Amino acid sequence: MARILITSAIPYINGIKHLGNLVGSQLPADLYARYLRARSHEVLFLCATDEHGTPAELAAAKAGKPVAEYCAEMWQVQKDLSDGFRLSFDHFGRSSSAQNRALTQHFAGRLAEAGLIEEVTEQQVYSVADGRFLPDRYIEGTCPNCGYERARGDQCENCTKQLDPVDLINPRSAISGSTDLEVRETKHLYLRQSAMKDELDRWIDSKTDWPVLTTSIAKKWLHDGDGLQDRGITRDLDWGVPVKKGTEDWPGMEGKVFYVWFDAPIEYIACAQEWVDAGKGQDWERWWRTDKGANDVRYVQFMGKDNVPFHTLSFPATILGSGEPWKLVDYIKSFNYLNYDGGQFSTSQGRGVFMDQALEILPADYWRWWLLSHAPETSDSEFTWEAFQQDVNKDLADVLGNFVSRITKFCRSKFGEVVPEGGEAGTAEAELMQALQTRLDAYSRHMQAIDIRKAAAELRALWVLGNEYLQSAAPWTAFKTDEARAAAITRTALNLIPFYATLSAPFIPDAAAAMHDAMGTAPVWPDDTRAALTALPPGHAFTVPDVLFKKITDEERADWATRFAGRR
RNA sequence: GGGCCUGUAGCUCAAUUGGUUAGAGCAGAGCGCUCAUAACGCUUUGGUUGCAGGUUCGAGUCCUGCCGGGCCUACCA
Repeated sequence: MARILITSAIPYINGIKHLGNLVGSQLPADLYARYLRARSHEVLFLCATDEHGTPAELAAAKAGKPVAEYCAEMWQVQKDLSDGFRLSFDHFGRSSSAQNRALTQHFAGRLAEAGLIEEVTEQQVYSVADGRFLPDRYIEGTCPNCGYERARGDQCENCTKQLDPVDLINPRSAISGSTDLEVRETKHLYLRQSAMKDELDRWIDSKTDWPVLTTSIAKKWLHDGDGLQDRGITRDLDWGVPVKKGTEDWPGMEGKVFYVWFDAPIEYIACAQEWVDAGKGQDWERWWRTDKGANDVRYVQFMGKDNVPFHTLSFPATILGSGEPWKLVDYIKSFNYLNYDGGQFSTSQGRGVFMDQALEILPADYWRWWLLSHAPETSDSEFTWEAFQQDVNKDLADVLGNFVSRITKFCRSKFGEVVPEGGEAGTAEAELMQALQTRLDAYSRHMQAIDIRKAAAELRALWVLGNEYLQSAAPWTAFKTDEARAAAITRTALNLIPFYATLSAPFIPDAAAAMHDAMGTAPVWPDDTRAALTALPPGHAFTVPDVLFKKITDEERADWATRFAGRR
C-alpha cells in the first residue's frame, strides 16, 4: 500500500469553467485518485480555487461586489459544480485562506534569507482614473506595427507582434477606456530563478518518465535565450497575500501583495492544512514534509499545458529555494486542449459547454466517460456533438447499460430476482475468466501509468467480453433443454455486474453505485477474476435496475448543437 | 521571428521507441441471435502513414526540405 498525494491545477475563481478546463486537470486527477483508493492505497487529493489577481478584482467590480464576497460566492459555485461532477477532492480549499497567507509569507521570508529575492525598482503604467497600475494586457491602443486599433499592451492580436505598452499609439485603459495614463516608479520583489537554473535543470533531466509535453516546455524555459529569467512575485494590488517577510513587515513593500502565481501553488500545501483544520484529516506534514513522514509519498500533479512552466520551474524554485524539506512533485501529467466543434472553447464568446450547462442537460457520468475516453493526452482533441452522441450511446447505453439490462431481465423472467442455483462452470466460463484477467491486467497497467484513453479502451473491451460471453453461451437457448446449465451461465453473467461496477467506478461513479445497489453488493477490487465471478452466492437477491443510461436522441443533439454554438 | 508538438482508414485514435502482412472503436456492407435500451454477436469493405528526397538489410518510426494544423514565447491566470 502506497501513499499518493494528488493535486489538480487550481481553477481561477473568475467564472465557471468549461469542459476543456475540466478534462485538462480536475477530471483526470479524480480518475486517478478514485482508482488508487479502489486499490486500497492511501490518497490525499487536493484542489482549491485560485482567487487572487487583477481578473478577480475586475470581475467583482463588474458584479458590484466586494472582491472577498465575490470570491466566497464563486467558490461555492465551483464547489457545487465539483460535487456535481463527482470530483472526489479530500478538500476543496481557497488560495485566499489564512493558512495560505501565512505559508506564502513564510516562503517569501525563507527565500529572502537564502538571498533569492531581489528588490527591483521599475516603471509601470498607472491609470489615474482607475486608481491602479495596469498589467500590460490591460492597456489597449493602436498597434505600431499593423495599425490595429485594439492591440493589447503585451501583444497585438491582429498581427501577433509582441509589444511593450509604451509602444502603443494612443494608449488607454482596457478597464475604463481612460487615456489618463502615466508611467510611475514602483518597487517589486523578484524571485532569482536564474540562480537556481542549474539545479532545476538537473532535476528536470532526472525526470525521464515524464510526458514529453511536460519536459519540453520546462526545457524551453530553461534554455531559451538567456536561460531562465527571474520572475516578479509581487504586484500593486489590494486583493492578495500582503507582502511580508515571514511574520515581519517588509520595508518598502507596504500595500503590495504577492503575485498570484507565487501564492497559487503554495495553496497546494496550505490546502492540506485547511483539510486538517476542517476536521477531515490529521497531520498534514506527513504529506508535505519529507522530514515528517512524507518521504515515502509519491506526489502527482495534473494540469493543462499552459500551467507547466509554473509547476516545473517557479514552484520547485520556491520549494528548493526555501532550503526546507518540502515534498517535490514526482510526476507531472499534463494535457493538451480540448477544442469545440472545429474551434476553441471560448469563455468570452460563450462558445462550447460549461460545467453548469453540462450538468443541466445530462448526468455527470456521460461527460466523465466521454471526456476521459477522449482526453487530449498526445495532442489537442475535439468535441463534436455527433461524436459525443454516438460514443456515449454506443459505449454506455448499448455496451454496458444494455448488458446489465439484458441479463437482469433474463434472470428475472426465468429464475426470479435471485442468483440462480445449479449447474457449474465449464470451458466457456474458464475462457471468459482468462480473457477478463488479461484485459484487467492491461487496464490496471494503464491506470497505474495514467494512460487514460488506453485505460478507457480497455475498460470498454471488458464490457464487450460480457456481451460476447452471453451471445455464445446463449442461456436463453440452454434454458429450453438444460435449466442447470442456463442457471450457471446466468449466475456467471450476474456476477459480471458488480465486477464491472467496481472497475468502472473511477470513470462513471454514479452508474457504478447504481449497479452495486441493484445487485446488493459493495465494491471489492477483483484481484482474481475467478473469485470475483463466483462471489455472488446462489439465492442472493437483486433487483432489476432502471435504465442506466438513456440514449441521446437526434433531436436533443441538434438542439444542443445550436444552443451552445456561441454567445452565451 | 524563435522553440515545441502534430499530420496514419470517412471520423476519433493505436502501433512494445528501427523489425514480418500498419491495428482498434465508430460509421458503411453482409450474416446470425431473440435475453435486452431496434440492443448484442460474427464476418467484412476501407491506407502510396501530408508531399519530395536521403540513411539503412529493413522507415509510420531516424535525417533534410517543403506543405498543413496547434501550442508556447515569461505582466491574464
